[in-house]
Amino acid sequence: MPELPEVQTVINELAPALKGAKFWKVEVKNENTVRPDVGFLMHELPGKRIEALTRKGKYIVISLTGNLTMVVHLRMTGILSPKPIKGKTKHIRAIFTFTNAKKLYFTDMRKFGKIYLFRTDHYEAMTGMAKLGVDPIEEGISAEVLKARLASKKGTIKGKLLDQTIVAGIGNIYADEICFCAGVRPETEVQKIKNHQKLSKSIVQCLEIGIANNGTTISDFVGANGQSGRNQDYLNVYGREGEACHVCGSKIVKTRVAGRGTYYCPTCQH
DNA sequence: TGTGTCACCTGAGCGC
DNA sequence: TGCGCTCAGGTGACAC
Repeated sequence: MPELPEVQTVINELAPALKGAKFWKVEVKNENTVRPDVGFLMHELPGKRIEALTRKGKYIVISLTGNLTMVVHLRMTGILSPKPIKGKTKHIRAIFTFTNAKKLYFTDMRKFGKIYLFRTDHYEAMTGMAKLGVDPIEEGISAEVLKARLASKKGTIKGKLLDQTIVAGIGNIYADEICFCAGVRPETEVQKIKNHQKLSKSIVQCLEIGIANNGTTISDFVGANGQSGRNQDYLNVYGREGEACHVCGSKIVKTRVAGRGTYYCPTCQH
């Protein structure tokens, strides 16, 4: 499931090929994938050129000519790729064709992913991006900033790490890995967190490792080139219930925090 | 206003 | 072998 490192991996792979490309044709196979509506996309997109591919949190931001911005959110199973993904062609939701004959496929098994097209001056408000918190990779996150953002919050630290209005880009896998790196249990009350320095460093460190490994493939994620990520080979806790902790050898425990399957080491995390 | 819960959606895994 | 159930999870909508 794509989180910040997986989205960054897609951008790194797609940007060189797509920058400067001009849209020629759009084919939408699932109307519910597109916002505000298919008609606007079909009418506005042809003839527009891609100026830049960037990211904020888990959103892919495609800046276009003509005062337009296309935003893609992969949600759970979305894939953006220049070629159809083997074995997933029946889940293709949209196909973009460029004037140079290249194509861009949006594949999404569960139909959770979204493609937005809005005028550049208000796309952030229309996509929900305006509410996003700090991006730990693009903007960095200091202990002071993190502490201030958590100051008035209640609930578990994992719940707050998953809250995109506090820190943008963290999902279930990296939330567990960050808690492990910081040595805190995911169910710890957020106001009982003492070491914000270690927590903020863990956020950046875990996400950077994920990016360096081209993301984490648990079940569905593949990069734009159709290749799986490698970060699943380096996870400390996520998906390792009953296995030995890499640090102390204790068995990794699975529980449920913030409504999500949650893994931690009962010895290393307090 | 902040927090918790549910729906969306499909495939994998499991028990019978 | 086939059926039905449960689980997985990011986000928006809704209830409290």
